[in-house]
Amino acid sequence: MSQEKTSSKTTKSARYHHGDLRNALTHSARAVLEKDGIEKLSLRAVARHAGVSAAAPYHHFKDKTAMLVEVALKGFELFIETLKASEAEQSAPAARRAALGAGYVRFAVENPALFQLMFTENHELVFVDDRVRAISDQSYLLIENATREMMTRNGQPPSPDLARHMTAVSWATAHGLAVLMTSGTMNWRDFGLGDAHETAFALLHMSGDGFSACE
Amino acid sequence: MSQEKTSSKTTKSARYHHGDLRNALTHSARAVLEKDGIEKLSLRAVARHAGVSAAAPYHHFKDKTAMLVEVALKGFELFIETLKASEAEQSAPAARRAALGAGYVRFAVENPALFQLMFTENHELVFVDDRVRAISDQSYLLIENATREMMTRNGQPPSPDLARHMTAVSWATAHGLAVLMTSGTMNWRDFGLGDAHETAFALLHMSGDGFSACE
DNA sequence: GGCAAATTTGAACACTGTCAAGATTAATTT
DNA sequence: AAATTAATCTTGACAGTGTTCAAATTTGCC
Repeated sequence: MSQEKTSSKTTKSARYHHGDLRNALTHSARAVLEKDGIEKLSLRAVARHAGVSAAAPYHHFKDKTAMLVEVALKGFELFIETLKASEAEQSAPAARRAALGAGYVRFAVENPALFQLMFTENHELVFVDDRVRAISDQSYLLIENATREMMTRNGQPPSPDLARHMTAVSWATAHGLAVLMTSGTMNWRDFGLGDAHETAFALLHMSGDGFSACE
Repeated sequence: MSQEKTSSKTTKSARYHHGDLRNALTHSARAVLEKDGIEKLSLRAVARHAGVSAAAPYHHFKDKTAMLVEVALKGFELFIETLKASEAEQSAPAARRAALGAGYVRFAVENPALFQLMFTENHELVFVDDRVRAISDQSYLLIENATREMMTRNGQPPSPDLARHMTAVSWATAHGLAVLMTSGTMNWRDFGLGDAHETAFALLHMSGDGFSACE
């Protein structure tokens, strides 16, 4: 039906057994996701985009979810890169924690559909595959470290319990900002704090200072 | 939460004009939502539950989304009630703000599918219907007031800008906790702070004190 | 070359949201 | 009261989805 312009990637894909369909499918899924959003991301649409029949993916993935897990895993790698890069822009502990959260928001803003797939997709993916849980834990550790270092006073780190509790707060605030800002629910543009990244940084920095303005 | 009139339950549909189908449908939607979760909430399943054909709802709602808007509106009413009740359990401003956020989490824990429908449902509902936006703003004002009163020192309220910024933080933290705790992503049970409501209260109270532990 | 294993396909099934035409009932007018 | 109009509900259909399965292809291996 459709044309077979196999100039997509590897040269050995001139055969019509499509050498590397598994990879091609995750790439197509990513493409469909960015172009049409998560609600249009159907298995059939992905197969169509890869120029293959609707049943073909089932020889490489158990079901649709297993395929999305692969996309989510790639997403988490990019997510962690973004977090690290954003955190590295600052040096002071408090600023590093705020920057980490701002990176959280930046990723969500720059890859809204992917973010949705990774987090708000009925939390299916995390439970279905241990690798997702593992790499998700990895990003959690970034937040925990940044929070702990921020709380360290005079070389004294906080108690493990307090560190975990505050990490939960850091995580929840960053995640909440990411969700509410990307979904259009929060009118953050009225804040006069710049773009999404800058706004998140400013807000997280304030929240680190606490509401008491104790300085 | 059972219906009052139109008590044609066990026997098949006696009347063929079902007096009050519009209301029956939103109630059925709520029932299906709580029993089978949001992914099984199809228009046809709701019609089935109401004992009516698949096309019948279209005489009362423009489409599936319009029907879910009605359910979401009822959800927001309950949401606001829960917020107010939880806030009223405390008297000190800082505690009231934390309790408000804890109510946010309590609602999400007690009505996970409804919460999902109201917030993470592709933010469609908020944009499709102004009433959803209006009642959503109403809950925002609760958070803003609680945050402002918490920030008031010596009778001096904070600047409007600062109040809005901190409200965003309060909202984001509560929302993030609600999402992460109900989705099973955050291991809050390891915190040793009690049930979900108590855990949220404790975390929000800490976050109000700030990370600097400045007292 | 021949053969078995790995891919890919087409057709089918049970779903979904939605719509157009009739059938049926309630409301309104005469 | 009857007749006509408006509102409601059903049937049947269309396009789309995830998934399975037997058949058709292509590959790698002997």
